[in-house]
Amino acid sequence: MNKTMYQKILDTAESLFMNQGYEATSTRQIAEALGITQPNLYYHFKKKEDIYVAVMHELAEEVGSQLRRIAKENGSTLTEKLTEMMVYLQQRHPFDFYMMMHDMHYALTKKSSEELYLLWQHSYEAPFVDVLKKEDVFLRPEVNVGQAVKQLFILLAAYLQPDTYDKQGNSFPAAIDMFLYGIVKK
Amino acid sequence: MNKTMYQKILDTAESLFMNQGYEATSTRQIAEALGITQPNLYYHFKKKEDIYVAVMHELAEEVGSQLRRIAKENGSTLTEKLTEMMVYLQQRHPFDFYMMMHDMHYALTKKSSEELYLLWQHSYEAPFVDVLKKEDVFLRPEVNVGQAVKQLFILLAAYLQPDTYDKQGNSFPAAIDMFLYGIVKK
DNA sequence: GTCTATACCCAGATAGAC
DNA sequence: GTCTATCTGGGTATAGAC
Repeated sequence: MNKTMYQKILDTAESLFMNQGYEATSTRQIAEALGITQPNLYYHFKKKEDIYVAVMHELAEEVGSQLRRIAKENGSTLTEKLTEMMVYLQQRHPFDFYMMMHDMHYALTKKSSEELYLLWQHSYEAPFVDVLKKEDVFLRPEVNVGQAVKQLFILLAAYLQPDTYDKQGNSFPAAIDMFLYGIVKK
Repeated sequence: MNKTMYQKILDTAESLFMNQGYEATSTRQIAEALGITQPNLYYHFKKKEDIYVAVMHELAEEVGSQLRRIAKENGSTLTEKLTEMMVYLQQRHPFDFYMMMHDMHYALTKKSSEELYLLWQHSYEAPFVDVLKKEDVFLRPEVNVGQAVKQLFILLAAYLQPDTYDKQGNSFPAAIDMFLYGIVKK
């Protein structure tokens, strides 16, 4: 039951990275939160970036399995299912999506960036693709499924964002309703 | 016709800030691009942040007036008008929206952040509000205008983003079509 | 394994000569 | 106004003792 130092580092780093982003979180800060010295981290990880990548792997595994579970549920409407997925993400993983994208593009090496992008597609995006591709969902003929999913995820990401936009009146169901049925009268 | 050094700094800084973001652009880099020394910048501006704020003001003025001009045009459909506005932004101001949000939230003082947010609302967001509020646009009764505009701007921002998402098949008109008419069959 | 000490780099900003 | 020289402080990472 005793956690290894390796695991403790991951847990602490996850919390800091998710709240502050990669660049804004220093190795000194991670060490201090753990009550160890900063060079000690370098016994367990070769580079700061390796900590980040490991954190993202652990997180993606958990989030991916939960989203897939919700996606497979029966008996709920499309709106309900999508709402449930968004609520889960907001509670378990209220990351700042803009920040994450920024980190992935500007703070990491190309290698890590590409690796994490694939991971993200599989764990975060794919479950939403599955939901929209269900046999009982009938799309307008003009609509391309792939692009629709991208569009949904864009919205999702923005609504997960802490406070870029003021949130008064911004509820998930209303956003999903607009996404599914549009905004103008037919 | 000779530009003042103050103006030259703004022009150079605009280009660097827009391409690299606030944090990734150093005062040394700005100075080098201008062929002057780094401390020289501090004769014209008190702080690095002041340069950024001045750049954003100048940019917002130009972008705002152009967007408003397009918004007022007659004789084009809603889809056409929105597309035109997005195309303008993409060409004149292909900023990385995620980066900009990141900078505003994590790299600037609260004062500057709030100032720029108001500026952004007025210059970038308001013209889109105007378009959706036109008398010949009929919204579904469930739809809240303010939230619809937020949603549109979220999409716009994402599609302006250089390459967070792979862009194959992602055209502005298709995105706007989904936004206006939704994705599922009625 | 964890520590102390430190190397190294790059940033923003200031002092003061010219 | 623009320069040289420099201060101060933050970051990642390494060497080597314990």
